[in-house]
Amino acid sequence: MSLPAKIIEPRWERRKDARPGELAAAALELFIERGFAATRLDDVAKRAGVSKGTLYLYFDSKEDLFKAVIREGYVAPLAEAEQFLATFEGSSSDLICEIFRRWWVQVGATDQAGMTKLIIAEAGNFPELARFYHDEVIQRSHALLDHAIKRGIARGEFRDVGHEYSGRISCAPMVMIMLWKHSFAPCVDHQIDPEKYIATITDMLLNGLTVRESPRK
Amino acid sequence: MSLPAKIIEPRWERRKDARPGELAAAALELFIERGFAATRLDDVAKRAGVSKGTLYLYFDSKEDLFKAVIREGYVAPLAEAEQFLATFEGSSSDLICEIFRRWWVQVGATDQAGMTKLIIAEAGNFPELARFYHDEVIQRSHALLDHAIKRGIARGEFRDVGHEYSGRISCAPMVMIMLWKHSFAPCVDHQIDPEKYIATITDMLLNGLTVRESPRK
DNA sequence: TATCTTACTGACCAATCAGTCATTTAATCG
DNA sequence: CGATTAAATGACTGATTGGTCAGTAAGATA
Repeated sequence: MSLPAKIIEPRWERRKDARPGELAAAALELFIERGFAATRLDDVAKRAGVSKGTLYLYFDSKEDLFKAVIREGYVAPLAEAEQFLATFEGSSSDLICEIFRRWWVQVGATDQAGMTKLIIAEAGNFPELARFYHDEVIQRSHALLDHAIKRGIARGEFRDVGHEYSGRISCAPMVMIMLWKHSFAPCVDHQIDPEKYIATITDMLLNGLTVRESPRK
Repeated sequence: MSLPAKIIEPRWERRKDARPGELAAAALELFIERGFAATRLDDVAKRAGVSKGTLYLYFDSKEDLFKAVIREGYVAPLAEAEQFLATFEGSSSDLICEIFRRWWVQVGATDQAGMTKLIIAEAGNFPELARFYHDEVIQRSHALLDHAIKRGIARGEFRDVGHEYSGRISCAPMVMIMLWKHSFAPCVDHQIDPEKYIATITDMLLNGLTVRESPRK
């Protein structure tokens, strides 16, 4: 009783090029979900559809994998945003609205948003990586907003708020919503509507709480 | 050659009452510094000046210790702040300034600030604790600011920003500086001056970026 | 001072998990 | 097709660490 034409599919395929990316993506998910120390490499490998041995073909150690995940993630969005800022022509209010909008679409709404939480959580164990992330991502984000605000001041659109912390403070609500998504959001019923949240940020940031002499609408 | 009058101090003392608190304090420090998984119970015991066995006299397991630390540590100042809000008589601008000032002194500048980082980092592994902290601390903090803003609106001092996210957004910069203190701050040269930072928050929050019709000063 | 209670110790055990490597097998080449 | 290459496997190990418990000594009691 033979089984004719029975096609035996291979137990695994050779996909040298795709493996590192898939492993890094799986690692990112698990690191964000559980933290670095609590993530098992067996689980990372399983989620990427390979064995742990394969993981070690592409990464030297768990820490090396962690670094690769970080480095791969800090990518393009910031550079693009900086380019966008440099060439923007409209009002500074619109510029800031647009920066937040893009921030959300390109980073906040993606898995990448969890990276911030991950770094903050592991900063104590990996100070050199924290510094790297700080210099390459945080610092540049603050500088970006700072620059946009300075532009507004130069054009007579914005008040001259002290420029030392204004970028940082502007970023805070956006960072918080990213952290939220990867911490409390899954445990709590209440959902945040990103669009409405971001609209409120820009309104508050631009117009402040205090009533104006000639209230607009 | 005898050593007369040599007082042999005891290798350890019985301090049944003090141990749990000292162990919890040591655990809090290490959890904040390294995270839950990366913290070794031997280190907790050593920092508390006892052996690991003693730790197990007072706590059933590592997880039990963690839960005790969280539950014991969640902040009391909130109740005071709520009381303060309820009885405050001055302008709503002053109220908000004062809330931030007190927030920093009573929480931000203390070890308690690290708790937020810890909870955010471990929310994935301890969802029920995250929910507890959310309900008892986060939610109430947002509500506090929300209430202050509503007061301002009711008194005609503030614009009617949508009340859904305004409390949350107002809190964000304060939460960020607390997280900062326990993540990037130790790895980076640049120091934040809390007083100046908070002054900038209140200025931006109250007055916004946009220039006013009749600019003040 | 002798006796008793119990807070505390630290050596130990068992489970977990990062990292290794001899073996297997998919894919390529002549 | 058979020979060759190297991608992938998974059983194994050594180190780490959560958790246990028999023994020790602080300090109370009489």
